Amino acid sequence: MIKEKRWKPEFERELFDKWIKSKNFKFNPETKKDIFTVDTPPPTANAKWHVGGAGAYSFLDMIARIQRMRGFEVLLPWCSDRNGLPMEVSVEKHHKIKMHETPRKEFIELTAQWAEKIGGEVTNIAKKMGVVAEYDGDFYYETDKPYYRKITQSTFIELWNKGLIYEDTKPNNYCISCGTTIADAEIEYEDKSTDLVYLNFETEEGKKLEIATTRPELLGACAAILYNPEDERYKNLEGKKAKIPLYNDEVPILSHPSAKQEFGTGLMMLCSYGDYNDIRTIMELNLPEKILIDKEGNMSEKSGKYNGLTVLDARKKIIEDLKSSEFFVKSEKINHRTPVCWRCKTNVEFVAMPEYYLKQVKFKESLKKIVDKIKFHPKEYKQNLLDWINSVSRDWVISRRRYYGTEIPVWYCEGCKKPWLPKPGEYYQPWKDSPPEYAICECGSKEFYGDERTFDTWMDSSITELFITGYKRFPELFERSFPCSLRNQGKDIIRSWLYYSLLKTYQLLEAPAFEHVFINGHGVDEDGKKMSKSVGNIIEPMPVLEKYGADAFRFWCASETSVGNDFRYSEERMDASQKFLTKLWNLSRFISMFEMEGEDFELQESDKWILAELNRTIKKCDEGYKNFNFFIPANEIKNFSWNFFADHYLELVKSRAYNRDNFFSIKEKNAAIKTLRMVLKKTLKLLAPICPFITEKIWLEMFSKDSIHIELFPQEENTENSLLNLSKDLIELNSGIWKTKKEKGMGLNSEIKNVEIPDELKIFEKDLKKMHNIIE
RNA sequence: GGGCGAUUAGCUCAGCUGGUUAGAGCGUCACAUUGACAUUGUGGAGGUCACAGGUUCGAGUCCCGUAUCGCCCACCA
Repeated sequence: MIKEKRWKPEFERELFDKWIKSKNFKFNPETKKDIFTVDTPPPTANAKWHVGGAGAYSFLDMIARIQRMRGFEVLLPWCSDRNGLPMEVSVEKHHKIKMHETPRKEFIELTAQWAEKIGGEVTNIAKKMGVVAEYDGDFYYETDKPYYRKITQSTFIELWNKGLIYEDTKPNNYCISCGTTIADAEIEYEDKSTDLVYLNFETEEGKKLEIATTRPELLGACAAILYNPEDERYKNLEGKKAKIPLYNDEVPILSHPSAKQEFGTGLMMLCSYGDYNDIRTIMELNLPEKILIDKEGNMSEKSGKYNGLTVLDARKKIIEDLKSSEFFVKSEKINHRTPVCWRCKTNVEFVAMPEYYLKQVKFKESLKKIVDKIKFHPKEYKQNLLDWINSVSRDWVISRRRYYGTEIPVWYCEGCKKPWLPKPGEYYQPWKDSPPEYAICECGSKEFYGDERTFDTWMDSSITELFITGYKRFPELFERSFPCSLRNQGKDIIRSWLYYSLLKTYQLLEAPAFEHVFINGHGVDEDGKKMSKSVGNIIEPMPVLEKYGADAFRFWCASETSVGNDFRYSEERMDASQKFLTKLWNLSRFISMFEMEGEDFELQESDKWILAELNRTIKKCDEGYKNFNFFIPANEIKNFSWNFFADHYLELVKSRAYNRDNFFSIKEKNAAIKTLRMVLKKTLKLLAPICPFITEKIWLEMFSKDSIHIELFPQEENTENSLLNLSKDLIELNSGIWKTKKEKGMGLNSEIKNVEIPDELKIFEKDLKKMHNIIE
């Protein structure tokens, strides 16, 4: 019998400790069961979760638990992403230093220390939420550790050996603030207001040509003037030359479809490099490039008097200069979709640096076929990924000019400069170490110098599913567990984490990386706005968890919104979750008061009715869980246990269970108690993945010494489903009698006469009479 | 410009392959209730299911537009 009058979140801690100590939830690679692997998204060490972010991780735990109940050996790894830009940026901020001005070794040490210091917060939240994952052992990993980085490097070496890597110096996205080239997937677009400046260029004959540009500071880098081939206004200019304002250089006037007639004056200034289109067109037309912006993002000597200014300052200055010149016509404010670095939101420039590239353009079609083999939840996001794949138009730049990342494992011959790669399987740091002893260049030389660059963080992140399934670590396990069963992630990193994982896995293994991809929405605040630091509307999970407990929080996550939608935080709905737990607790407490007298029982029609309702609920929950849709089971269970089981069945058989006046036989009484307990037992199992604590607590009090979480999911059974047709009538009859009593000012337990029980409900007559105290 | 999704009670959302008077939670109003329920129960009010057409015996549910919002993609300098 349950003694505690109320479910208290404080019970959770003890239960969690027990789970962690138990062997039941630790992944056993030697298992005979089928393996289900979950690719936990590695939280960045400096991550701050809001309730939405935390909620996403509680889903992982729900998935792990339901799959265990389905008989799988489940691997839910735990991990921390500590590589690359996010960490470095946070160290630069904290220590108020610049990475490129700090000795590499010192910077690396600071970053490693920083990662240790701040790493634990999200893990504490996960534990508080009841997430039982691999917090230690072979399936706990940190992406900056040698055991992880060496796998990243191995994949690089293998891809190199397949001929998929090359080095090239071509203009690419360059973040001035981060001091490195970045990939297309690391670019975001922001609408920024900017000046569209109209200027007069001049033809050789002195004829004025009005041209609009948003990048006047690049006048000196102008390579040509373009007009659209269809544009009648400018056809006469073909082959002529134009003189650039302020710089006086002459450039050709050419026709090209990338110039749009409708924009500005229809004449376009082509510079190296104002945007990605400029890059493509200049390469296509084989025009000379003039680079006016240096690596620090300042104007170079070639820009003349603007040398040393930042891009934005140079723009201001040159607009002033133009305004006081004869060339200026007018300027207007326009909204310009500006590419910015997704980490630091700095405007991206286009600079040519020698970088390593991984081929991806030629894999687009194969990848689309691979995507077809993966099940998406919800399926809409598949299109999202396909859109991105379709938009890929150049290879992935994978080298970064940063310090705290996985080193590119390449040395170069001092003599002939040829690159040399070591064998895969070790962790290499070419910037400080000599190559292995067996290193020898094709030319016979043994003198090498190391590459100083690191990888794009996504090179590390895109192998998480390989790492956890045991790639290059546990060959037998890998054989059994690849492809990874499930990737769960946010929609904002479809183009990066998901795409790159699929790309690399396909290149290495020619197989899809995952069976299922589960995309969850963003956390939004009560007004539906995305939670973000800058808006200041972050709701932290810890206080919420302290107040309501993990189960209420998890139930809220599950019941709040359907798969893939954003979920918004609401205090009211958290209260509602908590009320449901209270209801469940009291329901259980009540049922726990009854004991059967002996073993004999004889099920009555009302018992069979609730069993049929239970069966229907099991079926619905099963369908929801199969699709990793927790919204369905959460709401079905709540509806069933509250509106059917507690409100109607329990009321119906209460008297029979007490049987104080021996109105019923022992067998009839026992049947009520038996049914109450059986329905509760299965309901608890249904709810266990979503609310692991309260179900466990009740389970241990009432049904078993062993955890509910090692039970199998309830099976559907043969029940008398024709009884389901009576549910509506039964509920209406009860409501009607309650209503009548209410209207007459009677207590619910007072006697009532002249109640006509409809024929089809006569089978419940005995229970009904007792329930409503109906007398003849 | 293209794609995807959304638009259902005051608020947040369910409504699968079209079928009788459109649902839930919260809120609101009224009443009842002290032995499972720091509450619960019952009842009421509240919706021309974004707008305009079409298919059909019959449409939130299918088709075609339009509008608004959100997200993704795209070479508007």
